Amino acid sequence: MRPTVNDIAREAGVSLATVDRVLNARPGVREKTVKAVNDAIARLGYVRDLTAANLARNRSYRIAAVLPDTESQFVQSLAAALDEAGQAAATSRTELRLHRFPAEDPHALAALLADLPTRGYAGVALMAPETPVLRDAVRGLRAKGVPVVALVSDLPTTGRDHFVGIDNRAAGRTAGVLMGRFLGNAGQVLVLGSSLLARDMVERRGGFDEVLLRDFPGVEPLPSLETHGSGRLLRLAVAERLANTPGVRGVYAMGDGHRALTQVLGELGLSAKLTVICHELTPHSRQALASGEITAVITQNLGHLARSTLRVLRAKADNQPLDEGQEQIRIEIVLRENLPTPADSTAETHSSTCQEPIKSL
Amino acid sequence: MRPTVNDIAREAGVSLATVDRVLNARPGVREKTVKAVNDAIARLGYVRDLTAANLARNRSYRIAAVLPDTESQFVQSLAAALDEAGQAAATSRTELRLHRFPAEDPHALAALLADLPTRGYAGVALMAPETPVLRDAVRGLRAKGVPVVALVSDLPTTGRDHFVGIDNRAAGRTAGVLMGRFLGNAGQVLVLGSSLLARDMVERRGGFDEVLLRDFPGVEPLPSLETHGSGRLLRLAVAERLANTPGVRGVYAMGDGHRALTQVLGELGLSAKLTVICHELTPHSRQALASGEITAVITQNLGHLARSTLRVLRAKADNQPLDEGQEQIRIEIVLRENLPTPADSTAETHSSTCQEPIKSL
DNA sequence: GCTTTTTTGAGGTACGTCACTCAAATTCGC
DNA sequence: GCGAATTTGAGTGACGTACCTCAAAAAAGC
Repeated sequence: MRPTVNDIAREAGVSLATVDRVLNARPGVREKTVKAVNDAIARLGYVRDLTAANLARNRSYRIAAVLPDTESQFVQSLAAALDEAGQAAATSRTELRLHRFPAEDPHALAALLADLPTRGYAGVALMAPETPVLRDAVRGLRAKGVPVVALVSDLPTTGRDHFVGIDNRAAGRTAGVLMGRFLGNAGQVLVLGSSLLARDMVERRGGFDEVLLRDFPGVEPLPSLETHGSGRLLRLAVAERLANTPGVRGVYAMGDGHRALTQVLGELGLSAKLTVICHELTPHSRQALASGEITAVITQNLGHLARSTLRVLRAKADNQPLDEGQEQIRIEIVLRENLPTPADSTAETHSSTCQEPIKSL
Repeated sequence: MRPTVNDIAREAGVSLATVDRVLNARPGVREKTVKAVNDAIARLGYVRDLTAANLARNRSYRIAAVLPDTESQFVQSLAAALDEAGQAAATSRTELRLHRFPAEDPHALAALLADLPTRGYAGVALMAPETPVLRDAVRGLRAKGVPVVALVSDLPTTGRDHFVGIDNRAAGRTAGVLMGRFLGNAGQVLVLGSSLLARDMVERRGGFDEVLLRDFPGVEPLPSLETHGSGRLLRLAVAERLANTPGVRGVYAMGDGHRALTQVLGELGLSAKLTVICHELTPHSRQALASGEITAVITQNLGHLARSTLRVLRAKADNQPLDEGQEQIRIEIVLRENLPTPADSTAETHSSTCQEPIKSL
């Protein structure tokens, strides 16, 4: 039988109340007594029953996820992944609510964030560009005791509690080494990014160039083209650049716009003729990978990302330590050959797992 | 607030006892009343609080993980990952016990398995070669109502409840496409496997050949060398084969023996001169990847594998549905550039995260 | 109608932990 | 060694569910 708090009390020769005070770090216990209790815990190998603890606390965690109202497939997939993780977490007294803000309006975002604490949120997950207004808003939240995690793109200057996402510089390096090897260390590479103001784009570019410079001197990355999330702009810029630089053998797409890219390459008769590496597995990039239009995708598992977000925020809300290992999001390389089946990536299917509540258990 | 059984009773206009009888399918309730209760459940969207239910039942999950007593780094890492997942799960009434069986003795394994149900196990996770004796043992377990999952290498003929691991054929295909592209579609490839009787080895080889045949006709994979887990054998075979076939530009190591491989390549002065692709991230393969002796590693996250194992077995023990998406283990490609930091891969460091039980809530 | 059976209600105890209260015991300052 | 402050003990009532008993109510059989 597993030891319980009562066993600890008996073993330590103190009362249940004292054990409870020690376990929950409540004040009013002498150092010596604390040690006696901890010794008993160690001797018996006591492990607190979290389910009973949560039940007794009857604590619930209301968490806000704040995303831009972009209609990009990536943001949509992320929203779906968060929603699904939220539903799964409902059984462990966690409630997740999605909020959107106008993508180009930092003040609207700040107003939204300022309003959250009054509505009883235990934590906030945020995907947004790093602006001065945002920095103040995040600091305001944290001053009120609401933990904040940055999602996908880090916000180091805001003092956020945690960053949930991949190391974008390492992701860029990974893209670089794949490009270098796939091209056999020769040729020019077109580089596309949505905006060079976004931190993740800058980091990816840095990592990409670092590897090419060091290990693949034969590959020449061209200056980044900014597409600002516009498919039309992307198509025009790519068509022009390709017309003027015949030595291009690869394309590195750091941001979104997979559909516009495959479209313009198709129109130019270049489908599957270039080595195309992009980021984020979405329905389009998946399909383009399967058809050979895209060679490799560097991605992060949005399901893991969403679950990690919830775990981290709950831990922060409780002042608990994190299991850093579990929270690290890996940089995944997806080729046609290891493309996970659609059912896998929870983010991309909206399967409303209509479960029978009665028979369950 | 989530509805509770009391809310159901009020909503349905019956007593708590009746709701309880309906929920737990106890006899003595009229059809009409059952319907009234179920309607109330549907109206309120009641979902049973499994943690409270388990608490009330005083139910806990004792799970056995059965591994060969091989001292290979992979099995050791796996054992460590399972152990760590077991410790983390201890907070949620789950207890994991590791068992080892003599690697070459299927009958000892069968005897071990036969003894488990009598010792109150709620589920078994098993990594073992697929023999007739094992098949019967697994069937015996399942007949006694003990769910069984296959670990790492599938056991389809045994009727196991689930397979936790990667699709090894797809993993072989992934190795194939990397090899083909890295070699620029030219050269011979040495293929090493521990035993061609193991299902995972056969599947990997199949996937590898499939891709080379279809997409990289310039690459010629040589017949597999069997190493039977012996480093000495591996070194001898590799040295001989390399001496006789000067066209070899790549090595595909499907099984273990990373250390022996890098050693013999070093002795032949071929370190970092060949494209070497192997499976499983272990301390050695990680180090060889960092030093450039190994080009790429196809791996699975053992931390995920271990946690998935526990989740699946618990779900099976409760007859609950699985979240297939969460349980699919991805095929990961690791290059030097996206090598996760050691702290990450819980499986690979034996950091006995001497955790303070007190503060850990 | 009556009895017999089936169905329902009311209530209790338990699971392991949390979060209190109030009084008693101990330690501390001086 | 006295009063004040601190520390400890004993106890209680949650949390949501399971599982039990006993009696009351309703339905069924005759």
